[in-house]
Amino acid sequence: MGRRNTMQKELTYEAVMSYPGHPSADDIYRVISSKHSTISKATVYRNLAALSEDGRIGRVESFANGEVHYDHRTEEHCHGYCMRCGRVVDIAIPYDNRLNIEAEPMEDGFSITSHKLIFEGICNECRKKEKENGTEGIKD
Amino acid sequence: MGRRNTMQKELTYEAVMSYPGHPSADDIYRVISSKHSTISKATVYRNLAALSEDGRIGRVESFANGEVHYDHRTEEHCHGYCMRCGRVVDIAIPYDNRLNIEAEPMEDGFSITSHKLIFEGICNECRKKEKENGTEGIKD
DNA sequence: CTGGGTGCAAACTCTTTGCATTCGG
DNA sequence: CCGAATGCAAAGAGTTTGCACCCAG
Repeated sequence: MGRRNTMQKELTYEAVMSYPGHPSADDIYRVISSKHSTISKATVYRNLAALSEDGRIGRVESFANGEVHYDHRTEEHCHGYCMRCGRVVDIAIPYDNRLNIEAEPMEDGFSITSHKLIFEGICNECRKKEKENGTEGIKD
Repeated sequence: MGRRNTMQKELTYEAVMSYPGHPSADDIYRVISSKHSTISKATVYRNLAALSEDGRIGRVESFANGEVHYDHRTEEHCHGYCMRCGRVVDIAIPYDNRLNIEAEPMEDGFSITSHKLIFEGICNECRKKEKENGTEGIKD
């Protein structure tokens, strides 16, 4: 009934833990397949799902493109999404867990179990690029 | 250069305005095509994008499945996402726009332009269903 | 042994795009 | 008129699934 430990799962885990930032499933797939070319993308997806269900890695979703990202940090924290390049960064904001409004149903009967605070903006790298290109102001 | 007013765009607008709740693009497509069977799904997508860009309708995204929902309300407000059925509901929470932390770059250089506060939970209808089925507690 | 895991390809969902045609301003 | 908008179908991106085979416990 339990989970098995396979080499593929360990490779997936190690890839997430050593990846700087917040890799997508495809990022992880590329890292692993560069050394272990026979691994299947489906296996990576399945293992990422299993590992995050088991709490061994973090799962970060709900960005503009619907992509799911993974995280070597498993504790709750806020993320920022770069509107230019799609990069996901950690945001060190103390507000998040102050919103202690879970549990009681709202006026319309909606029962909140969790919340996410997501920031959107421009990451450092993209801001640098914009300065270099002299396109500081309005742009898209 | 400007936008044109077509019948399809008005149909799309009317469908969003008269739809109770937060329809997906496909919800809107189904409503319109039931009376106007020749409309194309691509046209609905294009018009929903144009209408929300023009601020005539609201756009609500960042939910678990990556689906985009539309909204007849255009002012900023919080949404709740039902983990059971995917329904999106309005959440009347005063916290959201109190988070006045835009504009200044963070310690790592990330420059925040906006944020979203998203709630997850169980909607009223799904809670009722669970009670009827006697499956109150742990489940999934 | 046995059923959870794997690899492959095909399927799926939501959305976008190319292109010829239509039509609003 | 002329370019924005349409309809259609095909392509995309990201993810999931069916199935036969494999291997960890």
